[in-house]
Amino acid sequence: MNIENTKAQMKKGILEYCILSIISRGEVYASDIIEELKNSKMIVVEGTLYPLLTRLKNDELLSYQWVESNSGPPRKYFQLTSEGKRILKELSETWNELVIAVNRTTKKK
Amino acid sequence: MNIENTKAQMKKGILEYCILSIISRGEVYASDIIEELKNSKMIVVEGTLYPLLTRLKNDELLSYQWVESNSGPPRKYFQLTSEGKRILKELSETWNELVIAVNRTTKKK
DNA sequence: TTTAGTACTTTGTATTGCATAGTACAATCT
DNA sequence: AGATTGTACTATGCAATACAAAGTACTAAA
Repeated sequence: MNIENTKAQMKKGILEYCILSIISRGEVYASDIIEELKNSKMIVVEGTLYPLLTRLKNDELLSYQWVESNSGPPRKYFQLTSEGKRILKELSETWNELVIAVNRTTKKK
Repeated sequence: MNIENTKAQMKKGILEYCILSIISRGEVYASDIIEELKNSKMIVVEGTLYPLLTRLKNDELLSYQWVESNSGPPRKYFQLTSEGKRILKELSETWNELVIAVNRTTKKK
């Protein structure tokens, strides 16, 4: 029984929602996303984020364009597609339902 | 992008917490657990529950004894060990932290 | 030119929810 | 008594994803 592993398992499925939310507030690139997640005590590593962004792009929830950086290599800036916005709303409901279900199961208010 | 798959992913890591909570309220067997989860809109199937109960038993969070049933095959009744109670408390905190982190990330209150 | 920092890509692993197939026990039906 | 049905549990394989690690590529500074 390893609590760190459980934390990782608990994150599965939830990170999509978090990342779509962050992007919905305006164009960002990967390091922005990692920074915002860290600020919210949601630690996610590159090996998770990049494949996830790729999946979301392949599912047509995201689009991106390359933007020259003035202090390093070019960056991929992401935005939500209209499909991405629709799914984000759905994920929001799904998350809320999950919280309610878990709190009911565990009898927390 | 399949919302049902996302729901399954979101459940990962959380079911332990739910199941330990249910058992903490008194001895139950597997069908009791499935019923309580269903009542809380937390659908879990046998193929998930039994291996999970076995894992928790192997991790020494649960103990069980066989009890004759008066209307069918014998049943395995589970209780929390003291380690199980300790971990349940830890999982409760972990869950609460996750909810806070997600809601902060998604800017929900 | 080399080094360091930044950004992204790729791949393999571990874990777990789900689906499915099966075994076993007890009660009821034929 | 044997067959069927319902209940309870076991075992296995698959899909998906977070993480770790290795690598490529671009830019600026040394």
